[in-house]
Amino acid sequence: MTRSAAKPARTAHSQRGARTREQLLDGAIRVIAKGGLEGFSHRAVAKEAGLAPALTTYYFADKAELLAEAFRRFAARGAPGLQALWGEALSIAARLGGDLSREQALDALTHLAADYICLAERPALDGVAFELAFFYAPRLEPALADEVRAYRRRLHEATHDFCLRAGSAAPATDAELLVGAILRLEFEQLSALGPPPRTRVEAQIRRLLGAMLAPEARR
Amino acid sequence: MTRSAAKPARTAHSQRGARTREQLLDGAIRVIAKGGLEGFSHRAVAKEAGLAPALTTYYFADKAELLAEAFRRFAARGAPGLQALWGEALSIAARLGGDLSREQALDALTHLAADYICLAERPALDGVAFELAFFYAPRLEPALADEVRAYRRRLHEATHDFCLRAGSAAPATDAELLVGAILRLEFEQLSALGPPPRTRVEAQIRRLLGAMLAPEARR
DNA sequence: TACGTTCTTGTACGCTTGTACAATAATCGC
DNA sequence: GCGATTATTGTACAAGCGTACAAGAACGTA
Repeated sequence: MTRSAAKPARTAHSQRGARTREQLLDGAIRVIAKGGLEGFSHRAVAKEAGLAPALTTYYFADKAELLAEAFRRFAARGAPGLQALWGEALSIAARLGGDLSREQALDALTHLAADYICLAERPALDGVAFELAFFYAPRLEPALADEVRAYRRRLHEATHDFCLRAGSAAPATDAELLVGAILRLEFEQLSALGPPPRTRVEAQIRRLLGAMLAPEARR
Repeated sequence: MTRSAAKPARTAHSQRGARTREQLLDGAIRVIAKGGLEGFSHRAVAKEAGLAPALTTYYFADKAELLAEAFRRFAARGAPGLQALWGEALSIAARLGGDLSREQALDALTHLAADYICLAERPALDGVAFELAFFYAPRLEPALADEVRAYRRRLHEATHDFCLRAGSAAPATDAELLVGAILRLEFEQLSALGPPPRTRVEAQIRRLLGAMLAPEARR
């Protein structure tokens, strides 16, 4: 038995195995959320999951595969934060010509986004840490690049829908600016430099949205 | 001789010593620029500097101290890129009411920023990699937080000056958005996800600047 | 019950890491 | 020139890493 072909088993497991596999992946996500890529190791993942250290090598061929699968799981869970945010934002934008004036909509949207950025409970922030780790990770693990690209495209599309509905004249550009600004503000929050004060967050978001919304309510 | 007090020498070196110390710090900067915090180790730094491996422990008490000193050196060198960019931008903005129309200034500024982001030769990009590594680093090395904060403040102030001169109604907010967008675009460039196409870069920068510049040229 | 598969565990290897330290070389004040 | 300080080198060690693997436990099925 040579090294490469000796262990083809890791893809076929039935139920019981699949469960501990998922526990390992969740452990991996938590590990990266807490300590970034620095602390990411087989042993740390297994310990975080409360399982025996050697299990990671049973279910994943590589450290790289463990990393990639963990990201796949994270992304599939729905990137819950941002997508939900734009869902709510869409319903506000839909009322733009109706019971909401431009100014009221701007207030509501700014408030919504600032809540998301500032009050997001730990898991959400950890999620961002995870994502940023993966923004870095492709440099180490090129196989991840495609996954990360697809994930970001999904975020962008959700935002793009909102920008369109809100009457943006350049929805693609505005969507990139919005996603970028939100990620950056969240990033600042967990970079140990101290979170940005809410007034600053609101000012930046409002400025972007204000430039985007048509000057007089239309549509 | 106990371990802690045994080596107080690392701060007093005269000339010859100071030189190799700097070589080590430059090596550290290059190492991080190339491989991020992942590849940052005593041995890697010494090798990059072309010096004996044990020298790092002679000049720096800790790996953390080596990291902090390297950042200090990097920041002191002047964050050359962004500050120079805003220097040029300022001189364009100064001509805003004079020989340049609003549209011409917008073109020139967009072009300037896009050049900086897209055509920046490797060292500049590496610089950003370094900075981003340090955006992460405070989580590992809390002592770095203050240094990083001060560095970012300097960048912000240079940008703020420009926004003021350009007639922004909210210069502080606009400065943050501008710095953020530029860093993010550069980040994208070296994240192994492929650089953003120049049209996208220009669209985002122009959108921000367009929202900032007073609608009719004034001042 | 017994067998073969799947899962789990403990342990081991070679490698790199941060750090320490003794030995040597270079330099400067006198 | 000589002695002391400073600088450099090679080597050593414990700890953690990725990975491998043999032995045992748990399970589905005949």
